[in-house]
Amino acid sequence: MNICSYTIGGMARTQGSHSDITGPRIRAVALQLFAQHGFAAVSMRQIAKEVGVQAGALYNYTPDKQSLLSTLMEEHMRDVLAAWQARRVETAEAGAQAQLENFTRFHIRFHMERPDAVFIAYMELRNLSEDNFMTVEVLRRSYETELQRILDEGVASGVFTVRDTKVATLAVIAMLNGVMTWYRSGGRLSLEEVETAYWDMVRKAVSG
Amino acid sequence: MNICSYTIGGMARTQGSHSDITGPRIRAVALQLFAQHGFAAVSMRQIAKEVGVQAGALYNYTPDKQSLLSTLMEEHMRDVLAAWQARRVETAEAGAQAQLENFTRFHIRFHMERPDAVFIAYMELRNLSEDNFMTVEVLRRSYETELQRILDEGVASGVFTVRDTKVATLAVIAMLNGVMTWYRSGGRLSLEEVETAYWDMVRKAVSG
DNA sequence: GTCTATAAATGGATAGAC
DNA sequence: GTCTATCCATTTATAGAC
Repeated sequence: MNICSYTIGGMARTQGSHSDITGPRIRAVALQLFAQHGFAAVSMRQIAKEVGVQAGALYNYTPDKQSLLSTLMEEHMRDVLAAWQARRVETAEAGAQAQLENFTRFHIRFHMERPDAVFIAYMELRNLSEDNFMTVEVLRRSYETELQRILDEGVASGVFTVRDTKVATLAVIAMLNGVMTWYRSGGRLSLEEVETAYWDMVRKAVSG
Repeated sequence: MNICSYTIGGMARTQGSHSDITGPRIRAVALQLFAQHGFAAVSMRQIAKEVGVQAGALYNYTPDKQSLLSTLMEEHMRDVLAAWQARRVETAEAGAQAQLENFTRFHIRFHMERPDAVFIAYMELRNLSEDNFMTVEVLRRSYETELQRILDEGVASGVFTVRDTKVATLAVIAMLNGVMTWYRSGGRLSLEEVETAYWDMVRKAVSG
């Protein structure tokens, strides 16, 4: 049972060998289940069932359950950083205000497109080993520093008035992250309107 | 073994009967452990060990593990509401700006004094049954409505300029909750300074 | 690479003695 | 009210066949 036989790239495979799709599929399923029920509440059997393999097969792709989690978190943090690096060039030559608007709109939109990954990255930190925690934490700090740099630049040029840019950085990110707890597409507001509403508050919060 | 015999209020007790202190102690321990490791990751045996009783004894105080969680969450939400009802009278006759400052400072201070309960109330909602979830959700909405009422009043009187008071309510609360993810007493800033820094941002964010 | 089978530990919850 | 003992389900992870 469960035997399939087909060819990929001229090489015959049997017994359900799907190395190229099973790996990503496991991560996608784990991401969704961890976000929905929490890391500790999801079993490897549950993941395997949703993927369509037996539990033992998962261990061809991850040494253990916790590595699966940390891989998801690290991948997400690297995705965020890479996406911002690509987007920040749009306002690299502009003033601090334009950079802040760019960051605000980027953050909301990017995070709304990956609610599961965001949820996990903020909720499951306590389930990481010390080493994995440090890795993720460094990546997060690196992202936060991007915002703080914009605020510092704005304060230096007199565009922003902020007592403490470190506190303001954390306050702004917390505010923006809050969108994910309530926004649902198809609701009263479009994502564009939400972006604008939050940008309006962020702009005023750091202004003079 | 583990037998103690003493008197409370003239009534002799044996075999480690501590009905009046074990209950609260179980809830205190569960609160701390759930906050630290997450509801699903904490076993009843772990709680019992920390309390100093055997696992079976816990079931004299809760019908099951989930009821223990929902009790903690409901108690917390009722505490928040009661504390705010007591504090809001200070600015009941004042303008919207003074009310908002009162709310902001109250929220930060009250929540910082109960980081475990706050953490659980926001992170473990998915582990509640549908009924218990609804109960907690209604209490939370009720608290959020307090802030929204202040914002509505300020917009009506022209003190505040906010596009959407519902969005602003959620944004402000998310921002204030963020304090708990980074603030540690004994750090660079006092709680008073943090209150003031956040109030500064909140005030500007809703201003014209 | 996946399967079946299983080891070894741990989970929530209950029964009955004291 | 607590303890000891236990039931039964479920867990992570591994071993070996195919």
